[in-house]
Amino acid sequence: MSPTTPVPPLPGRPCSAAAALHVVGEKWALLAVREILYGNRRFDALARNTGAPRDRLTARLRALEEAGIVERRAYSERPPRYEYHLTEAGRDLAPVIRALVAWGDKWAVEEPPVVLRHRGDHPVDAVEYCRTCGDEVHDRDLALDIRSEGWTPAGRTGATPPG
Amino acid sequence: MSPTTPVPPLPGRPCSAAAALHVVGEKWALLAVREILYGNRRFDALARNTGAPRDRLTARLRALEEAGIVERRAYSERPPRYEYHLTEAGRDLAPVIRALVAWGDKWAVEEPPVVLRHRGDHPVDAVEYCRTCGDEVHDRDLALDIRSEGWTPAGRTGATPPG
DNA sequence: CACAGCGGGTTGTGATTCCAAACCCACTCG
DNA sequence: CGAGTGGGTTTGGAATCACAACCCGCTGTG
Repeated sequence: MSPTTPVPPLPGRPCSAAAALHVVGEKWALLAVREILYGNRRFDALARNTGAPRDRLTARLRALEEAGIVERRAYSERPPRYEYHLTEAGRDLAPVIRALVAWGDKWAVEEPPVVLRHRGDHPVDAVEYCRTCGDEVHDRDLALDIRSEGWTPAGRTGATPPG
Repeated sequence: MSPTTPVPPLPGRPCSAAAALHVVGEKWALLAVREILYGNRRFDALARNTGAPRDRLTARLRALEEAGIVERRAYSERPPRYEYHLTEAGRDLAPVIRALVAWGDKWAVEEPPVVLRHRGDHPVDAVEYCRTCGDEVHDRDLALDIRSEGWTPAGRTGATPPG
């Protein structure tokens, strides 16, 4: 279930968000994924639609490929030309992008420049539910269960645990 | 509803995700927000728990303050000392961080280092539902409704629209 | 008082990354 | 032949990042 390149030990609290950002947190990475989700697969389209400098885009796409998020497929040899497709891991980034869009719609723009329509019918208005209990998820109902030895919500406890 | 500093026109497709990333996309920004969400409000705790270099953390916190995501509250004068609190906009980043955690749990780590418990009871297992129609949100049911003049899913159309 | 320690930074010095623009190469089209 | 397109690479300079050292105002402690 993990991408090909595992995330090396990071500084700070062990956390999947940090691990995720290590992979997709560099500039332009998520915007490139967004464009591929929108159906744009070619370098030029990605460059134009994200606004990323071409060299940065090249670097990001290579890194995303190595991380198992995009796949490069040749659609022509001579000259060699590639399309960028998302892997399952890449498609799984859609909720992250939707969450960013939702936040941006509310806090960073005046009018949403893009609206997601649900079944061509109505603008999607997503809420999170807990599949286990069936109730809506509210921040106040969530508590941290930290599984990493030597860590608490407040930070790192004593020294290294007894070996 | 928008933060104090509006996002300037960005290159590329007008998109709330891009606008959001302009504000919280720099390194360490979201991890700092994560720590404040976890209840850590002091510089030292943020530095230790994120692993961010202190100068970078200072820069991020200032930028987040200016963007209206964190608030600095003095808890001592002489020497001046501050706690960092989230504004409503900051608290609204929780779903973004949860989405990153969910992705990281699945694709970037072996075992989740942190599990969110729902009502102290069970691990939260979030799914998105559409508040309007009550059905679960699947990517395949979503279509783009682009409101920006001169843009389509594939990219920018002709030139600037007639003024 | 001297000295240690902590919280919250600031400064200095390099290493990386980022950006814009230019360039290049293989091909296609007129 | 010349212009255009797709997919980059190169170049030179700006911004960001990282790590360590330093500083300042306090609070102990002896």
